[in-house]
Parts: sequence; structure tokens; C-alpha cells
Amino acid sequence: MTTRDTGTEQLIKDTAKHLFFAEGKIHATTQEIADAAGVNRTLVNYYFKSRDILFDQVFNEAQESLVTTLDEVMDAPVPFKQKIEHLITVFLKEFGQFPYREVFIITQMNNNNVINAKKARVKRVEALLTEISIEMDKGTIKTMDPRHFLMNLFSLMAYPLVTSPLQKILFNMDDDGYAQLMEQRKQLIFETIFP
Amino acid sequence: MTTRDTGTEQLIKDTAKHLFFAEGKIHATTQEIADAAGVNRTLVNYYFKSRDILFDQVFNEAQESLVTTLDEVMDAPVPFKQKIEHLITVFLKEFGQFPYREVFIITQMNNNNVINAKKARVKRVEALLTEISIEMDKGTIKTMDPRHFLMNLFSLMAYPLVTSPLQKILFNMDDDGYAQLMEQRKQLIFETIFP
DNA sequence: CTCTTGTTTGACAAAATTGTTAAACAAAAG
DNA sequence: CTTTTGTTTAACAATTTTGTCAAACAAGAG
Repeated sequence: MTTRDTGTEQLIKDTAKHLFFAEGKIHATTQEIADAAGVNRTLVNYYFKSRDILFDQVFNEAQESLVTTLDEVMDAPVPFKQKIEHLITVFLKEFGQFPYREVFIITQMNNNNVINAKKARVKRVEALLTEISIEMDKGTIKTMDPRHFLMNLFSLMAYPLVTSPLQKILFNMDDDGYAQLMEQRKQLIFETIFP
Repeated sequence: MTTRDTGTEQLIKDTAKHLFFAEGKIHATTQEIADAAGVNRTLVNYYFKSRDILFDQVFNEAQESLVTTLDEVMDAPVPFKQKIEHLITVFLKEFGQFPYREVFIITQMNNNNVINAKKARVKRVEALLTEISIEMDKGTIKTMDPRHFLMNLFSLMAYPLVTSPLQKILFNMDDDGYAQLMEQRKQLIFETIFP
């Protein structure tokens, strides 16, 4: 009954997470996952019963972790402008590690039950939109549909990360150069959002 | 030797394109493609030899079509600002139809030979960056690294389209409402890019 | 040391997906 | 009408991927 905890279960999850979200190998085989983790393939079934269950578990945990991180930033008792600045830093750092995560969420949105998990976020988003409207009234940011403000912010942050493999090729840059470009980007996004 | 052209080959390609890029079913089975097209599965092999070949063909054609469209816009002999305005309109229209196309390009970039196909675009991009620099010198647009200008532009256009399923849920909107929001967005992007 | 039990492994079975082939079918040519 | 040839179909085979099971293994309990 007492678990010996060889760390194998966590190793498999971590490896799967890396393959899925860092390398973009969304449809990695159980064999590929096992190989990457350096364990026997059968262990995937032993610990997670099926590939789908491993899949869902990794997805949900990554999802919750991200949501928690963003919520913490937005709940901090600091002025709006400062909160957004912090958000940009945290978001770029977090997504730099797993650039394929959000793409994955989108592509999964067709078949699965992600929709229900997301509907729980609607009220949260509504509250955020209200907060943005208030800031517009105060004159902190340019007046527009607050939904556009949110879309602008996340567009400017996420898109360059999601498409980083493409950008590196088109701009003929290596990893260091791109990391540097993204570092500059923090300030630029902030200035674009708060002109 | 004379082909009878029952339209089946084109039907399969069109169906595959729709499944891949409009519905996001990137890994649709040959059976699923055939069912969606209303034809026998074997015809996929008859016309395209293998699923991979169908895959590559649909991908390349969609890619070429997009590149040609964007090139035409950027080669038009009109002032820069007007060109960008046209680009926004064309891009939003084109991507509204196949929101998953660019996501697909990214997720494929690991394993495949997409890289070589993309490297041919590097010079084109360099020329565009030069054009942007000149406009900055002229004062038409705010001075910054021209790569950021390009990233900003495409971020603001592409991200809301790529993530449209998610946005609809979070903002609690139906298709019409979202289409309306994207229509407003044209003007907003233009103003954000040219403050 | 022995027993218990969680862990790991290899062999096997099942399922899903893809590819091949021969025959049936249908439209155009003669 | 008959032949030709491109098209379509169903049955079969091959491959890939997933899931199951019994036995081997190893660490802690007694």
C-alpha cells in the first residue's frame, strides 16, 4: 500500500510535458515518450492506464499551473499599469519554456471537453474586462473595446513565442539572438499598450 | 490517356484542406477524409499514392496560395501606409477562412523540410525590413527595430484568428459577434500600428 | 533471512491505420 | 455494339500503435 516512489511516474509526466509543449510533438507515441524518458513503454500503461489518460493529466496540470500563475499576477494588490508590466514579464518567461502549449489548447478545442473547463474562466475574464474599462475611464489607457485591449496584449506577447521557429528562420537568427529580441520586446509591448 | 476528370481528386484535396486548416483536424485519418468527401477511402491512395503525399500536396498548395496573395499586396505600387491597410484586410479575410493554417506550419516545423521552403523567403523579408526602415526614417511610423514592427503587425492580425475558438468562449460570443469584433479590429490594428 | 508488495520487464494480443490488388464499373473511342 | 481505359469498389495484407498479462525484480516489513 505504501508507495516506493521511484520517481518514474513523475518522470514520464515531465517527459511527456516537454515533448508536447516544448518540442511540439503533440502526437508523440507512447514508445517515443518512454524512450525519451528512458523507461519501458509498459510503464506508461502501468501508471496511467492509457495514453489518453496520461495525455489529459499532463494537459490539465499544465493548464492549471498556467492559470494559477496568471491569476496570482492579476490578483496582486498593485496599480493596474504595474500589474500589466508584471504580467508581460511572467508570461514571456512562462511561454518561452513551453511555446506550443497554447497552440495545443486551440487545436484540442474541437474534439474534447476543454470547453467546459474554459467556461469556468468566463466570470474571471468579465471581471478583468471591467477592471480594464475603469482604467480607460481614468485615462490610464486608450479608450476602446476592452476585449480588443486584452486581445492586443496577448497577441503581442504570445504570437512571437508561438511562431518562434518560423521567426528565427525568416529573420535568420539563432536562439540567442531571438532571446535577445524577445527581451527587448517586453519594453516595446508595454509602450504599445500604454502609449 | 485522356483524363475523365470526375472531380474526385480535387474534391479530396479540397476536403482535406478544409479538415486540416478550417477545422484543425490536422491528423485526420484517410478514412475520415474519405468520409467527409463522401468517397471510398481507397481513392486517396489511387490519386495520391499515400496519405503523406496528399498531406504535402495540400500543404504546399495552401502555402503557395497564401504567399502569392501576400506578395501581390506588398508589390502593389501604392504608398506604404496604404499597402499595410490593404494587407490587414486581405490577411484577416484569408485567415478567417483557414485559421489553423499557420498553426499547422509551426507544429510541422520540427520534423519536416518546411525549413528549406521557408529559407527562400528570407531575402523577401529582408527587403521588407528595409522598406519599413525607410518609412521610419521618413517618420511615417514610430522608430523601432523593424522586426518588431513586423511581429506587432502579424501578432495583432493572426493571434485573434488562431485563437478564435478560445476567444469566443472566454468572451461568451457567437460566430456573428466574433466576426463583428474582427471587423472592428481592422481599424484598430491600423491605428495601433500607425499611432 | 523470508515475506510481502510495489515496480519493472518481455512476450503476446488487440486495435487502428495504412497500403495493395484484382475485379467491377462506366464513359469515350472505334 | 465492342473495345479501351480511366475510375471505383471490396477484400486482403502489412504496418503501426496501443493495451494486457504473467513472471522477474527489488526494496522495506516482520
